[in-house]
Amino acid sequence: MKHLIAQFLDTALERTPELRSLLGELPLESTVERTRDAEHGDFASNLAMRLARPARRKPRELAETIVAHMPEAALLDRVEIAGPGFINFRLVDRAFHDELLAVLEQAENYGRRPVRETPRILLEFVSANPTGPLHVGHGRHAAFGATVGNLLEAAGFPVDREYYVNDAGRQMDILGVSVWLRWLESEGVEFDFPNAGYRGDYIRDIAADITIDASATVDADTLLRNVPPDEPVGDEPVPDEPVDDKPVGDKPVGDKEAHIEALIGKARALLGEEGFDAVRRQAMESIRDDIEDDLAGFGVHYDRWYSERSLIENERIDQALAVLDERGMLYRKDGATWFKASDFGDEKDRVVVRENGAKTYFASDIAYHYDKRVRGFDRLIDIFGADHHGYVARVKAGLTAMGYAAEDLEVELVQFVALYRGGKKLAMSTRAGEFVTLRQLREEVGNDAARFFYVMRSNDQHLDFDLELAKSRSNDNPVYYIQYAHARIASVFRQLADKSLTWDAENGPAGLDRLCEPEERSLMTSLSRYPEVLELSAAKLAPQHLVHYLRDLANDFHSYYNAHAFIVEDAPLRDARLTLCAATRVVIANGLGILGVSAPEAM
RNA sequence: GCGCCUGUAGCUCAACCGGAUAGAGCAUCGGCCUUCUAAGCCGGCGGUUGCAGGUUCGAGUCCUGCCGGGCGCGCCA
Repeated sequence: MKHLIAQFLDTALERTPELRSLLGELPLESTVERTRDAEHGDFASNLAMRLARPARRKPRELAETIVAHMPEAALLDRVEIAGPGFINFRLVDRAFHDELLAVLEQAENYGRRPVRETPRILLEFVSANPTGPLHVGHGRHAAFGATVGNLLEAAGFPVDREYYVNDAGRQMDILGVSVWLRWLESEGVEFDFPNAGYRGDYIRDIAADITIDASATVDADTLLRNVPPDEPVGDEPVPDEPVDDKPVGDKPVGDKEAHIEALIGKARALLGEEGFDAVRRQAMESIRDDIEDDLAGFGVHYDRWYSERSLIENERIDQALAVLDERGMLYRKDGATWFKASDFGDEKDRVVVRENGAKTYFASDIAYHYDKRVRGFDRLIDIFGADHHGYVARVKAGLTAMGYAAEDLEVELVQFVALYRGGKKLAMSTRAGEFVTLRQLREEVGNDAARFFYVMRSNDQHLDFDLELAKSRSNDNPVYYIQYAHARIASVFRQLADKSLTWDAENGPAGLDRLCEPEERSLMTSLSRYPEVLELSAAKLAPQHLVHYLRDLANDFHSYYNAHAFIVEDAPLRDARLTLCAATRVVIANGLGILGVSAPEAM
């Protein structure tokens, strides 16, 4: 509805060219905001205050000039100047009645913008390494990314969702050797599993599932011959993923990196390059399928699973490096090839090809983002963990060096998730016997609560996820609060049918004048805000605005519900109130839909 | 040391390119079910927006400095 107000202002400025010229590029709609206080009407514009300085006139005086030139409009009830120079607008009730009818007419499309062709957006999120199941941190990325995707789509943008599968590099070797070693164990070979390997139970499951040539078995002595000793990790909890290789104690007696490297060599020798690759690939695919299944169960879907290996196989990495080289952005030093990242805002130059000839992960990443642009995406959005923020500058540097704009890439950082159970922080380790996977979280609190809680806070805010709260079926729980409003409306319509009454929606347009209670006005006002909230959330990639809005909307509805009966004898009044209820149901369902949360008919 | 994020009510958080008296939930205190679901509603209490300056009609919001919290600074991925 903001655009209505902007139109009034526009007309007023048409009539005062001297003010119009001072406006510059400022969109009028951006001067309009919803009022916080009903005393100030429905909308307020700070236009006069914005123009005061360039006009060198007093804000209130300017406001008077603008108001004097305001058009007569049927939907405009009152225009007032208030405070330091705000222009306050109050619309007639009919403006809100019209909006109710628009909600019902557009139904599931209400709030959505028409589809446009550009910019084409590529949204990449989660992209967790396919070396184990997703944990609760990834869950936040998934919920946030999926919701942002929904918001962008609702805003009319063509958006592709992509998961970058890191199926290349050393971690795949470690995965492969971990599976092979678990398989050896199942064949009865006894040895200590390497500390740098993937130690989760899922590795055993994979080992049991895939086919490994029986001739690849060895006895423990052969396995460990010429293999340097492993590095003990003492009493520290054993992580289920390799961590950095800094020495744990003062005098490590072994080297876990050298240890596992030697084991990888053994696997290669025994299985053959092809055989080892088959193990790696089956293990990776098994995990990737599991991740895909987990996410699908969470209502998170992708248009594409993009393989890092494919970047190597289709020579995209070489192409990207060639582009950089042609532009003089690469140089050699100490046997390695470096990219002049520091010329483009990164803190230092970065290696893209190591001394041993291997391309770095960063080279893949540059190539991947290059590839995204080559594929025709204009706007790239990456959702990273906050611990990857060091990556932002260098990836942008890569794009800039290849001739693209740094602004083409937006990186949203998602801060960490801390799990709480009844106010007590959970240790996030498998050792502690507490769950860590997304799947376990979903099973415990349900998809709806998980999706909702994950996006309830701004992504750059640490998230405290309270399991007890998410599970509680009580008034403490904001998910149920909103869903309950929806279910209550559905229930009202069921009651109506039970009483053999019908809602004469056609009676609505004429009878909506009967909606004159303060709660009705308040609810209608909230409903009309929905398109603005969607737009804001999409523009800022900030789902939490929608969450807070839905909470407020549900509150308005519950207040209304408690204050007035809907199914009343007076048929025209009843129809009007039911029209308001029906519109509320539509908006709640649409909003929850964006969040990936269900809108139940009954609770 | 450098870089990014962050600091708002007892707790968890909002506050729409800077806007009017900084708002919610939880906790706490008190009211409302013979009437469409009490998973609800209404009200009370609760604030020097970390500190100090600056910018301006106006600062929680922007700038500078300091203090506290988180994360990151590999020829790993």
